Amino acid sequence: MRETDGAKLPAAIEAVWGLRERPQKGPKPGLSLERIIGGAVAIAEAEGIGAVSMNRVAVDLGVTTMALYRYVGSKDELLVLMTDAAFGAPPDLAAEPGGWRAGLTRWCWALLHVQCEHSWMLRIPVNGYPTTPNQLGWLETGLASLGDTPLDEHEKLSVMLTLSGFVRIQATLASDIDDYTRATGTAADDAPASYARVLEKLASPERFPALNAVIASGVMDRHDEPDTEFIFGLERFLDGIELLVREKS
Amino acid sequence: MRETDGAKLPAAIEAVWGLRERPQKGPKPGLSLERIIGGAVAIAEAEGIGAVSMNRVAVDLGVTTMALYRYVGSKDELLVLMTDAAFGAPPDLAAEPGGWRAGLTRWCWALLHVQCEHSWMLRIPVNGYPTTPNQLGWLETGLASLGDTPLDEHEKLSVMLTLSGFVRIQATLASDIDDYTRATGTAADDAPASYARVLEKLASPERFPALNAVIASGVMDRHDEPDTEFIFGLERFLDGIELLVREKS
DNA sequence: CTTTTTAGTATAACCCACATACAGTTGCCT
DNA sequence: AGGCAACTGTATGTGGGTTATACTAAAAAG
Repeated sequence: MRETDGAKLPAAIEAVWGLRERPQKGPKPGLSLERIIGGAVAIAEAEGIGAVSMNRVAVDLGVTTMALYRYVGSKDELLVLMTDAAFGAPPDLAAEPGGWRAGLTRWCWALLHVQCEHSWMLRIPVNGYPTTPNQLGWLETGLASLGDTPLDEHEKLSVMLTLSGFVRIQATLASDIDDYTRATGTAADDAPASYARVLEKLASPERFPALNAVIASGVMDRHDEPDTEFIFGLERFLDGIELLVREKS
Repeated sequence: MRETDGAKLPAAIEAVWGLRERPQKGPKPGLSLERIIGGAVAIAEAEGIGAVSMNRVAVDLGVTTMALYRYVGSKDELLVLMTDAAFGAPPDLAAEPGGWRAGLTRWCWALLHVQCEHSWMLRIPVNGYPTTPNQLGWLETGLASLGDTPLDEHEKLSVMLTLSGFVRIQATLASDIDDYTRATGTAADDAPASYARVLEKLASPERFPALNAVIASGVMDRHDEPDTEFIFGLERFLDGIELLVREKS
């Protein structure tokens, strides 16, 4: 032992950062971390995260289950790497014109799209701080687009964490609706309406007056743009940021 | 069959709403849905959600595993009911003075506290729309505190969904930090600092300039109030709502 | 007293993550 | 050359998980 590593990271995470030297000895590996991640992601895309088991991934790659553990410390580690792979490279916001608000707006939409496209990743619980290249890449571009503002570093970080949380919640909500419609067989557009019918049965007007007012207003029966909620929440939050930016200017 | 039920709900969910008639025949039940939920919650509180298995719950109640399935359709159903039980009754906001903003602030803090107190519920994925009594109760009181505002029903609902999502994310973040410190053995206060050390090693200044600026600023090394982030995000969002409210007045 | 409905049991099928021991392969060092 | 050391993938097994199915015993209804 030469020196302490400070805080230890899982070996596979260091591997995706390219911090891992190739061992010289031993037989040539027929497998690779990339192939494992790719195989696992393929299963998740096709059949959902529930279909991803170590055994299944191994069979698809033509190896035994335990072979995977030469590259990955645990299934949880693999899930983190799958998520990172699915995120992919962040969008290049510098190329686009417009101030910080336009940049962040684009950033949020891009994040929403990625998460909706690969909605299996929303079912993977967040394990803690981000430590993988693409995740940090997204954070980086978001922070960068706040570079011109008078916000201090702490505020910038808070903005990005709150925004990414907001987007994740919205994506999860959309994905839940998707599952719900798939499970009940209702058309996707009518999901809120059929939910409204359920609520009417459960929530008595005496105990739930405000909720009943919402139902009675019919907003859940009208089909509007699916992104209305997202836009509303996003604009409110950005308005709040803009207020602070102006105060500090 | 007499009539269609419209949308079908799991039997156990109807049971907690009190929509279930008692059957007359058969032996007297020694078990009850309440006891099962209570037992499961007790395990989760003491040892985390990972310790909750059908077998474990059954053993604690002195019955066999399969006995639980007379009351609960699946483990997922039980998890939903556990969550509802942990939420408990929503706070009474009408008792407090102040406008909608004070009410929502109190609502958010209360929600944060509940979720941090029973952080195991943050590890249970949200299954879709809320359908349980306490969850709808929280939504109800939140909506009610927006009653005086000129927002339309759709906007009110959007505000509440966004807010509850925001609080959940913040609570999850706090819980993740907790797990992280427990796992690495570092003091709770130094978790962000030790994370900063990891980032310094991974994120090169060339590729991650903005991120490095944050690290270099030392904001992650200073211990500040743990709720700073929460307050910041909350105030920004509420500022955004307030702007809209004034516009519509 | 018989029939019907229900509560809890017993058993087992099937899947899962992962530990451990092993066999075969490759390069390094002497 | 030859042995050592390191490494890759395999084989097998353990202990856990959810839940289907078939059952026994109990209670009420006719």
